[in-house]
Amino acid sequence: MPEPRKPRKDAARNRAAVFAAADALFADCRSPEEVTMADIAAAAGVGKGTLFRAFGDRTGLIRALFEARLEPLGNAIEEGPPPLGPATPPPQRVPALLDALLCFKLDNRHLAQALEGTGADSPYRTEHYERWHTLLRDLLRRVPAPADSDFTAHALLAATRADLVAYLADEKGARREELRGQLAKFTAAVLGGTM
Amino acid sequence: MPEPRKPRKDAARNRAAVFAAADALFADCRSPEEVTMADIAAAAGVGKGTLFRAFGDRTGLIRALFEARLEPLGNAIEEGPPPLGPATPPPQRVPALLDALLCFKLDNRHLAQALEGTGADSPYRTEHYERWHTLLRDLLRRVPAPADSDFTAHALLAATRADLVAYLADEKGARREELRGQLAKFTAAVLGGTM
DNA sequence: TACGATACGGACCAGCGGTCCGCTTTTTCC
DNA sequence: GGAAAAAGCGGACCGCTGGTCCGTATCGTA
Repeated sequence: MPEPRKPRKDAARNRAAVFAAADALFADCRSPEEVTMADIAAAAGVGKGTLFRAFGDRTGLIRALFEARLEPLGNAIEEGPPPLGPATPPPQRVPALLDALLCFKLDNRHLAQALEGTGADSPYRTEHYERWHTLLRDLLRRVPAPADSDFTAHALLAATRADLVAYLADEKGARREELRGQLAKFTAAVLGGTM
Repeated sequence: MPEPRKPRKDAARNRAAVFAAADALFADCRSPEEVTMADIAAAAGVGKGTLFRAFGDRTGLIRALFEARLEPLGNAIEEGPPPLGPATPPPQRVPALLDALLCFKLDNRHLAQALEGTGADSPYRTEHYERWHTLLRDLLRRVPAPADSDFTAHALLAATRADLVAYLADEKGARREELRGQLAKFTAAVLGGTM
């Protein structure tokens, strides 16, 4: 691992400014598509070239931002205390993970929608989805479930898709606790049957 | 209902030509985004203006094509024989509907992906999704399920999202019967618990 | 056949993601 | 501290896409 040399001071500052600007813009607009790269650059006070050099393309920027926001949750899962951390027995951990994921998507629904709607490359080919799926699948294998663990993991994750969550919350007026309860019940049905 | 006057002969012919051309183009290309309106117009042997006059915009064209392809299935559900038709008791009809939907999305995955990935307007705000959801929800209410019928209907439909299906089939190499079996088992788990 | 209504089609436009390269800032080294 | 080199900056610029427009060709009708 050849220590990639620390970035310059202004580069770091700009990166943070871009994150903040993009976050705000995505939060405000109804559809992620109406936030253009030029908008983000302007709001962050940088040039468009800077955006593309730092993140490659639009998808790269969204992905980087998403990962950054997701990092705390990722840490809590990898090395945190129960019920998210690795010490939790699977039957409790699976619902906890899904609940945390739902909450995250609720809180960051605009960003998550931007990520999942990048179009060309489906949300499934990302390394980030792979992580969640593998984690969930392995946990499901350790709880005697009636259905195939691999597919079940996909199906459970599909229930927390950003556009579905946003639709239920924004169009249908579903409340946060309501959604959490529904997802919990659904998960329980999938897992145990008897609840 | 003011009988909307029958369309001109050439208009009807062009409409069919556009459908055929679009279908073929979507089937061939990897990502629906790389099929442009100009491509479709050229392949159908019509001008671009004709496309937009007939369908409004890109989304309208995709939607019209999708609905057209879905019509046979829709009829089978509304007035066909069991297990899809209305005479079927809910516990058998729900899995049958989901299976039929999965098969349809498998057969028309490119088109379905184009539809769901139109970006701006989420797939959920369409009248077509509303139909499926309502039908499924009402059926679920008539079978004593442990979880909320409304949410469960959304979750089950999410398991057949076009990009997920395409991902499993194309990237993961899942076979058709394999997927059908997995969805059936998953559905059974959600419905009955005991299977 | 002649005429009005309807539909055609391709030149045209605005706006997007993405590139490029001359210029500025930062770091490095003596 | 200063100069040279490296790293980064930014906005003019490009190709392409969805979408518009209107003169022209075609269809239905009498």
